[in-house]
Parts: sequence; C-alpha cells; structure tokens
Amino acid sequence: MKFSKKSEYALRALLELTAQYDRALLQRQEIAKRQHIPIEFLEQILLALKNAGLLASRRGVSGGYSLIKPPDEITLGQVIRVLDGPLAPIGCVSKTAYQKCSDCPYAKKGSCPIQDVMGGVRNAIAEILDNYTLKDFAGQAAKQ
Amino acid sequence: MKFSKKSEYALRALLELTAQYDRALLQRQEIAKRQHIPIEFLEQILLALKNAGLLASRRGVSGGYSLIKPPDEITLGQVIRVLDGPLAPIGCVSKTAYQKCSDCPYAKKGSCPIQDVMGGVRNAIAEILDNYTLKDFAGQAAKQ
DNA sequence: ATAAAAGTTGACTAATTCAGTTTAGAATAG
DNA sequence: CTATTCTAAACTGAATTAGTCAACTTTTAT
Repeated sequence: MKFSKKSEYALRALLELTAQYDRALLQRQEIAKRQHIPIEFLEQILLALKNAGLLASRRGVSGGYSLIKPPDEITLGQVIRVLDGPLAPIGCVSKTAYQKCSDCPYAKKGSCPIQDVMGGVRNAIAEILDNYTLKDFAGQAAKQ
Repeated sequence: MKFSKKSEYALRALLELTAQYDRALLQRQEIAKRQHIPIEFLEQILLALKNAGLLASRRGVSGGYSLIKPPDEITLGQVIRVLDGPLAPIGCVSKTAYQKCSDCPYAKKGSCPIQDVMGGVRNAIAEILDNYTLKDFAGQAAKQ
C-alpha cells in the first residue's frame, strides 16, 4: 500500500517546476541537484509526465522542462496516476481503471463486502488527491 | 498503491471465520473451497494471522481455526497491517512504522509538503479501516 | 558549420516483492 | 498406530522497482 519512489520524485520535481512557473525553463540537472534525485531516473519520470501531457520541454543548449498548464490546474491525483497507476486499493473499485475480479465468490452476487469498504477507501484517497493542486502543494513549500 | 492478494484473501477468510464465530472450528480446506483460495497460500495467511494474535488453531483430526476475539474487536486495519504492513503511503507518515526519509531536502526543515498531504491520506485510510470491524464487515455479507 | 548542451529512446540489471508450491515435521482424535 | 490437520520453512517463477548505460537526435550559441 505504498506509493513508489517514482511518484515521490515526480512530486518533488514538480515542486521545483511550480516554483519556476512562468519563468525560464528548468533543466533536469538543476532539478536533480536541488532534490537529490538520480538524474537518469529523473529523466524517465519527466518523460512520463511529458507523455501524459503535464510538461513541455525544449531541447538544445538552453532547453529544459516547464509545466504545460497553470499549477492550479494540475492535481496530485493526476500525477500519481501517471507514475503509479490507479489510486484504488483493489482493481474492482477503480474508477479510472476498473477490473472485475474473477475468483471472488461475491462477484456474481449483488454486492461484495470488500468492494463496499475498499470503495470507501478509494474515494477517501481520491477526495484528497484529486482536489489538491500543485499550487496548493507548492504553497505549503513556499511558506517555510 | 494496491493491497496484496494476501490481504484480500485474509479478509475473505475472516469473513468465513466470523460467520462461524462461537461454533465449531473451521478448517483451511473448507475456507479455501468456499472462497476459492489456493489452500497452500491460504495456510501462510492463516498462520500469519495466528502469529499476530488474531486466530487460534487446533491441530489433529477435527482441528481448524477460529477467531480468538469477538468479531467486533478486530478491525480491518489490524488485519491489513499484518499482511501488507503499514497503511501509510510513504514511510515518513506512518504512525505504526515510522521511517524518516534520508534524501528528501525538506527532511531537515520544519515541515515537508509531501508529508503534509500524505499524512492526510494516511489518516483518511486509517479512519476507515481502523473503525471498521469484522462484525460490520460480515454484517454486509450477511445481508445478501 | 559545428561543437556542446540538452532531451529521447530503449535495452539492461540487481534487488526485492508477489503469489504460490513443495516438503518435512508435529499434534491430536479415534 | 494412523489418518487427519495444522506448523514451519525453504523454494520458485514472474513481475515490479529503482536505477544505469549507451546510443541517438535536436537545438542553438558562437
């Protein structure tokens, strides 16, 4: 029931990119240095975020990465789903990646006690992460 | 961010043991058959639950397993921690198994934006699972 | 034009975890 | 005694995690 290092690094990298929003591009070297993230691993993460439509990048001498949308339009839920997949603790209660359970004896019946409680858990998690934006997130960091 | 099969099977097995509470012992064979769980894998799980002090067992001809406490004194949170470890999505916000983060640049400062939000997530999950007992859980199943 | 900086892509790997199997042993009822 | 049932631990194959490495391609300052 843990988030991966990828998600954690992604959030830390986005903290830097949020602080830099509307200013110059930020290079992966700089992000890696400030957040102590192995640069080659960070690369993979930034690429995934780019492919998910959250970041823009420019190559060449003064290239780098930037947020493609304002920080208050990107939620932590979006970010984590890119790196770690669905938030739901079991497949059969996921809203973004539902998977029916094959071997569960309650699957055929009207309802399932596990689904009931795990559905509640997934909603509680999503309620927080889908309503918490990078702006909120970086606001916390800036207050220090 | 998923629970393991072990946790799921454990909950399903405990559903059977709860229904059987205060009656004869229930054998792993029977549990495996009713819940479609591979019996050798189920064994491991029952053993873990026993070692955690949730089940009693007796060997021999009419042996089997039973709950060691009334169903309303066992929470899903307890069960899941036995099989999957702490509920917290990252180590540094766990209450039952805190681990300080080594490489995070916020670790030394007063507070960390990741800890703030992930602490909220951990509390939301624990709020549900630590207040939901096997009795509640099996009550859902019985209503079908 | 060209070299250097920077991002892109994909393959690779070591360690760990997951899900399950196998084997051997110990307790108990009849 | 012996069949039944739990106990315990080692083992395995597949998948995932957390990186690393090498070989590009693109951009742009000079």
